[in-house]
Amino acid sequence: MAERLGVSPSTISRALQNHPSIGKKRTAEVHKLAKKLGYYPNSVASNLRRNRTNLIGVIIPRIDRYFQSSAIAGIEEVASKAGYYVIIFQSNNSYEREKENARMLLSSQADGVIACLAMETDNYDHLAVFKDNNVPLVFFDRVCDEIETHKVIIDDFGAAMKATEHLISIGCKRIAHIAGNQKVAIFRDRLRGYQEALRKHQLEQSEKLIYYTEDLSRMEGEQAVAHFLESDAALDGIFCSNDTSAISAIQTITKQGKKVPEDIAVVGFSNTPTSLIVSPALTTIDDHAFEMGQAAARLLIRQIDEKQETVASETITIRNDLVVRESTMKIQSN
Amino acid sequence: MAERLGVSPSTISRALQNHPSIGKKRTAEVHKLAKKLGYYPNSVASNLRRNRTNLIGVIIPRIDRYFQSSAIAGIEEVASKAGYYVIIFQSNNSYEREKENARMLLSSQADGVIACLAMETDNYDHLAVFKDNNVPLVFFDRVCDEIETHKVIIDDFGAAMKATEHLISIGCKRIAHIAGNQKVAIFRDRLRGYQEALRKHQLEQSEKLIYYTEDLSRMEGEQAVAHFLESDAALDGIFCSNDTSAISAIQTITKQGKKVPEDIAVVGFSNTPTSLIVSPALTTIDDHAFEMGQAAARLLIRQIDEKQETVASETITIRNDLVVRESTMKIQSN
DNA sequence: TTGTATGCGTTATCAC
DNA sequence: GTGATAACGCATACAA
Repeated sequence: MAERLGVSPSTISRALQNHPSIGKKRTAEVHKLAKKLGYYPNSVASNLRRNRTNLIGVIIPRIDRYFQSSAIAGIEEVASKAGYYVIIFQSNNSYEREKENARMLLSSQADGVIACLAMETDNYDHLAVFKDNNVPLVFFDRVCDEIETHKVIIDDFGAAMKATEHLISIGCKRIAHIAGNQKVAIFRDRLRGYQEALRKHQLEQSEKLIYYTEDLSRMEGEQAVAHFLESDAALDGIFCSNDTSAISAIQTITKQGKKVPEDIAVVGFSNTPTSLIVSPALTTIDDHAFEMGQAAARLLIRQIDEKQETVASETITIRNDLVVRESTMKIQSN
Repeated sequence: MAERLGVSPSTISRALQNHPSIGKKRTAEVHKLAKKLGYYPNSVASNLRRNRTNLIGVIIPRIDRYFQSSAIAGIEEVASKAGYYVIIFQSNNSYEREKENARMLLSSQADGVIACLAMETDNYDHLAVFKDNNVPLVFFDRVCDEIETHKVIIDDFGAAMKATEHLISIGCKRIAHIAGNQKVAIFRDRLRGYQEALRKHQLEQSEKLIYYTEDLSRMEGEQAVAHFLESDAALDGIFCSNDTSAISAIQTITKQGKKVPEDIAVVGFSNTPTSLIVSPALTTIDDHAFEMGQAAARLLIRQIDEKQETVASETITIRNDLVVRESTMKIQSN
């Protein structure tokens, strides 16, 4: 420690954090010496003493998915501005990993946690623990009803309905759906939204028009289309629960000699950059991942700062927009 | 602390980490109580005492770029298997942010640092500090010669040459290049590789065939193509320093009524998933971002574990592959 | 305005 | 095998 200035450690400590009770001259002096000596405060010790780490833990399935990394970018932007670090734990959609992550996070004394649930997860005790230890917790996107805490979501039901109604509005009569893993609430909601739109407009509903996938992969998009085309479904529109499967669907349809959107119109979900690259460009729902991250971080930081036990759980619904592109731009037939 | 078992803290501590000198019965007992009490070790205190955090700091430009998030995924995979956490700092390509990040990282007592330099950075003192403090440092992708430390790179020069020679091999005679920011070494190397290929095969070189961009964005790809087509360049091939600009180039060329690859063949760089989505699919260099991350993490962890000051700096060159797709598949004209 | 003393929760060292 | 003790580096209550 830099006490070769002839002052006590406490003075140094106070000067370094610009404590008002220290003379300006002293303060400046100390800062200069610190720089010269290449002194960097040991935040581990500081954290221990203050019982605060300025660390926000994030538990997410995978960092190398566009939606997730955008959300993290949003979290990071808000967090770093507020003086927080972000530490990321990937669950790889595994329940065990997620449990392990939570354990580590609790040990690291993070000031708060933001989580997007793994696909597998259907027991939430490992996350309830945060509440028990008074660590603020915010869910985003893939939330669960079992834990009462703060949440940031979009209206998946409404968005899916909007997407499907858009297909209806351009004249589609037999609309199929490529559905995500039904263990996950958002994908259930999207399916429900699709169904509700059909019901409302009195279009045919049939299980033959729904293809259930494991994780909406490229390959599954291909399989879905193959399945639909082989069947007697005679579909003229598809609403897909994500962009990956939608893009794969477009490519497969085209490869089969059919035209998008003339023969079959396609709508995706998330507005990833890829939706601009596929030809025809993909109509999709913009779910504003970055904003979700921002909102989650803001909500969390507010909890941390207020640290009253009394704050009611808040659910923020982020706006979503239908972005119309070529994959649904056809001359209306009637 | 859980000493209501009637034993001392040290026994607890030892039992918790399965120290061999503790009776099996005791150990089991302690573990059970810990679970019942919902006890989580405070790793901040542990870190302070052990003078070790098991934290790996990563400084990168932006997390929401495919190359970066893949590399991070690779880092994370290796790190978490070895018992390390990964904490991410984004520089947003800003030198000032990067400096700030380094400062914070040093304070957080990270055991090691992996960095990919910001575009702006041309002074490296803020990173040299790690060496001064005996914190192992590994650069990847965007490295610098000024600091002697461990590095993970690809052979950008060779890869660019390979890409360009591929264009030559399919009969292209007037090959243009969309170049990245020349402040960054990898983009300079790719330009040099392109030039060397032309030289070797005695094709015309001209500044008119090179378009310099700021950050190889979509828009710049468009502008580059517009520029080339307006000029009297009469090009029949383009080597682009990344996939984004290449894809944008393909789309612009197509929009202008020319055909890819028949009129103009296109090669990109990085093999992002988007190269499969554009039509025609993009020929590109696979730079194995995930593997780069893995290699960087492995190299770093080895440094941390050995912690001998004597380890010579090592530079690992990751393989790269030309992935040939439709954007260069034309019937050879001669 | 500054110094002194104490403790944050853990673990390494030494003694038993 | 187990317990007592000190120390990691910093921040604060209190005294001066």
